[in-house]
Order: sequence, then C-alpha cells, then structure tokens
Amino acid sequence: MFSNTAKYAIKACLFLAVNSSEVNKLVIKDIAEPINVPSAYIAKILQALSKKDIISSTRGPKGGFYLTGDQLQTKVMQIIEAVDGEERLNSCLLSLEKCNSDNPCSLHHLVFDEKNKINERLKKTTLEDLRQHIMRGESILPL
Amino acid sequence: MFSNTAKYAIKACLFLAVNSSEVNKLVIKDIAEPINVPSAYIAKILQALSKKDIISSTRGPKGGFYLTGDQLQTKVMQIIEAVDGEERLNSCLLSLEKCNSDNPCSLHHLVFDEKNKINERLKKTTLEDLRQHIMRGESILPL
DNA sequence: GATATTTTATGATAAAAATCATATTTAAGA
DNA sequence: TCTTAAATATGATTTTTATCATAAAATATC
Ligand code: FES
Ligand code: FES
Repeated sequence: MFSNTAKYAIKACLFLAVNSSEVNKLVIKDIAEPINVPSAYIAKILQALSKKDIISSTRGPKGGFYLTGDQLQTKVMQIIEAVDGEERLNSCLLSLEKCNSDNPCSLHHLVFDEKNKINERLKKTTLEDLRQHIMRGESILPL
Repeated sequence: MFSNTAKYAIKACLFLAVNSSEVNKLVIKDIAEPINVPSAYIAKILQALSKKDIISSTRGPKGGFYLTGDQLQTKVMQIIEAVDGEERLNSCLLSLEKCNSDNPCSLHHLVFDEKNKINERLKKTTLEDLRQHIMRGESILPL
C-alpha cells in the first residue's frame, strides 16, 4: 500500500512527535536505531522531510531533528505525499491512471467507498492525534 | 495498492472472461493489444497463470488462451495471490510485517476495518461476477 | 579562530520490479 | 511427415526503489 520510504518517513515523524521537542533534538542515530531503519537511509528521508518543512533540523553540535508545535499538526497524508508523490493513493486499481467514478473500472465498486474513507482519515489525522493515541497506550510504534 | 503485474493479470483474466471460451481461444496478441499491455510481458504473466491453472491454454495452431466454466469462478484475490504472493495485502502499514490487531500500529485503527472489507470482497468476487457487471454496462474494462 | 559535531548535498551501489527477446516444444493441418 | 502457428522456458535488459558512502557546509563551544 505504501512504499517503504513512506512507512519509514511516518515512523520517523511519529518517533519525533513522541520523543523530541525544540529543546530536545534527536540525532540521526537516535532515530534510526529505535525505529529499526538503516541510518544512511533514514538520513536521506529526514533531509527530504526537512526541506519540505515537515520536520525541523539544526546542524552542528547540539543540533539534530525535532518537531515544532505547528509541525505536530502535520497530516499523515502530507508525509506520504512528501516522499511518494500524490498519485499513488488515487490510482485506479486496474489502469495506471486516476480512479474515475464516472467511468468506473471493474473493481471500482468493490473498493471505492472504503478507499475514500481511508484517504479522508489520512488527510485528517495529525501527528499530534497519533501521539496521543500512543500515549494512551491504544497503539504502538512498531520496529 | 496492487503491482502492475497484478493489475495486468486481472485485466487479462477479465478480458478472457468476456471474450474467450473453450471454442474461442485467444492468442497473445489479441489479448495484449486491447488491454494495452506489452505483449512479451503479458505473455509471461499468462504463462504463470496457466501454470497455476487460473487460465487454460493449448499450444500449436488453433491454440491460445481461454477460461473454462470452472475458471470463471476464480476469485479476484486468487489472481492477485498467484502473481504477487500472499503477503502484500496483509502487511502492516508501518512495519514490513503482518498486520496485527492485538498489537496495533499507530495507523491500524485508521484503516483496518476498511482494508478488511475490501479484502473480503476480493476474496468473494469471481470473474463471472465481474463479467456480468461489465455486460450490464455497470463498469468498464480500462485500457 | 580552531575543533568537533552535526545536517546537507551528492552520488554510487544493490535489489527488485518491469519489460524485452528468443530458442524450444507442442499440436494442427496439408 | 512436413510446415506452420501457437504456447513455454529461459534469460537479458531497463527502470525504479532501496540502500550505502562521503565530502562539504554550518554551528556551538573552547
Ligand atoms: S476506476 Fe478503477 S478503482 Fe476507480
Ligand atoms: S498493525 Fe499496522 S496496520 Fe495493522
């Protein structure tokens, strides 16, 4: 459903949401290890997220990655789009093109409503929402 | 969501469901062109489907691919699994492992019910179902 | 200002997925 | 039985995705 890159990006953001702050920055190694992603790889992903202002970073000693209050309001969908591009989640199940309700493919009716519901949730749910969910012990951050 | 290979496989099976029969076999070129898939590629996919008995084939002159009555009862999910393997649709959204409701990841609650509903439908819906849907003009076979 | 520590920019390599190519086998029909 | 039309087996190539590596730039602290 998502690319590895997208999964890793979400895990990293979530880890930052739970464990970092403006005064508690995290260095690459301290992110890569707990979320179990090769550190050179997550480094590249973090760079991209930082460039798109989804996460914050400062370099040099005492530097690292963190989220601002604003960035806790980032929607999950924005993270996915930042690394995977927009198309992936809207593509039709049978063609490589956009899904189209006016000219539905043969599988369209089997999935459209549910896919839509999922997409709506991904567009609405913020990192802060997920953070609270985790804090309440209702879900985990898998390795 | 699906690999190109899976999309192509479903399109090809559907095309056979609508246009072929034991007495009206179709040759690779007559499948590849209308569904708009490179013929060397679809050939390879058809070979795999044939080996798994999801479609039928005979070689030599007057040969080609077709579906038997039994094969019209193939479930969409079986086609996907035949070419992509079983894991893809059950993998957790955040880890690369199996989705697990006892230890739900942070995105689990956003998608589980819907993903399940979709999977159930893919497991239940047959090529014959889809064929009728197309015949009734309720959906199309995209190129 | 020199040094150490961090991100950033860039690109190389590896693995997987998609695509292309072709020689071999099978079966029909002349 | 020969020729021809088809699938089948096999493998090569290309493209995309995932992963690894490193030199350059920035900043805190001494
Ligand atoms: S048109 Fe194919 S999934 Fe909507
Ligand atoms: S545990 Fe991650 S999607 Fe179910």
